[in-house]
Amino acid sequence: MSKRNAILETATRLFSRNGFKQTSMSELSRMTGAAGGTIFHHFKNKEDLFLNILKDVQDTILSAFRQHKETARYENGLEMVEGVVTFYLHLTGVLEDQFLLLHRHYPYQMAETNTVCRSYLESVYNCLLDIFEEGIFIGIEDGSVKVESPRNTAMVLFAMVDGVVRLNTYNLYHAGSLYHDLMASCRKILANENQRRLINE
Amino acid sequence: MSKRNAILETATRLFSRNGFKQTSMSELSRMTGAAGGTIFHHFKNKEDLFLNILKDVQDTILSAFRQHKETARYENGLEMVEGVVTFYLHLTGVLEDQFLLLHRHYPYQMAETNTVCRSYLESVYNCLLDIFEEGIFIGIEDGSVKVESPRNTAMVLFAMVDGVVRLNTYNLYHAGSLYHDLMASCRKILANENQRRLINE
DNA sequence: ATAAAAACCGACCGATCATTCGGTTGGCTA
DNA sequence: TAGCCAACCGAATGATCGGTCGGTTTTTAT
Repeated sequence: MSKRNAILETATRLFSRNGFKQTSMSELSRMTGAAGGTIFHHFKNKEDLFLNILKDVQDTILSAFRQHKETARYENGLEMVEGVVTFYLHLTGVLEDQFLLLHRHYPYQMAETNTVCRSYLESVYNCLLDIFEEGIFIGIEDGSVKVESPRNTAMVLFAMVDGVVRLNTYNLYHAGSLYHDLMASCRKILANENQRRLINE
Repeated sequence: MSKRNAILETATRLFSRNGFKQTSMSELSRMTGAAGGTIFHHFKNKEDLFLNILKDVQDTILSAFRQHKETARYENGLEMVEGVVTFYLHLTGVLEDQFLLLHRHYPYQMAETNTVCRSYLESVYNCLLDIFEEGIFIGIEDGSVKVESPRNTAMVLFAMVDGVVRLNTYNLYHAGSLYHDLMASCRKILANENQRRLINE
């Protein structure tokens, strides 16, 4: 692997697990085997390195959801949202470091002054919320979903799913066994009870 | 105000808004008017200062919920949980810095090696989950709530409410208008539909 | 084969960091 | 009034930090 990729990969792990400030360039140099000067040959400074990583995170997550949207097929809107939630939980496991980075405060602090950083974060969150919202819209049309405000419900839903992921990373509780209850809560928030009653009767 | 209290107060703000590592003792010294040596007279090192602050956070939050529990009265369990959620949202506004500190990664990282830190965090989360769970239990008894697992539902509920608070602090969206939809989602997750149908009929 | 370009190296730099320490102050007690 | 102790001060310290720079090696293009 090229030194540049090794630096990006290791820095992603260090930044997400230990934080931006807590990660030193000398530590990164030692772990990658790249000399100090090599890192600054590829990235003009520490912040630029961080931005490159954030861009990779954005690309990875966006393309993962794009692909999921193309391949997955669902019976109705409610099942689509459920499928997206399941896929999100799956992704947070596969791309653990990337999502951990998004759960840190540093990117959002940087986004307050750095518009590039802000655009990366916004496009990730817009992508996630849009795909939730789309499922809700479809569900309203086909009658499987009934909510007051699709966008706001998408945000609450996302907050819930992401909140459970965070609970897991904090290591205070074993939140891994929450999958069943999380999905049940999703259905209760979204499901059109009238339709369910019609089916049951 | 004593220098010690000024240090604690300012450090709480700096640690929560800028992070542990990003906060320098010289900055703290400058902002409080206390000499460098004075800080280390009251706290044996930076980590000890942080632990003192976390203890204050724990005391403040625990006593706030204890008082809320003693004064608030509700018709049934469902309304109690709704009241707790509303009070939680209220607290995150009043004690902004304290909750921001709990939303950072540093305390949880420190908790992995420092048992004192871990016990502070555990008692805060146990308190919050217990009060959610209690409302659910009461609601199951009086028929206003119907869920599969009270403890797990309490965790999902907490993850949702706390997730919305986080969305707010990230400043990417104006999540302040989410209150109505958040409460609606709470009710949908908890409410015993059979009872509601009985009342309607 | 050769020259230009890109990747890489590691010693070095100034700034900043948490922490120390010898000394001063001011209020309380005996 | 004498003596004590906690509160307070700020210059000094050694370690570590992000970043630079002149030079060497490797890759690429002709």
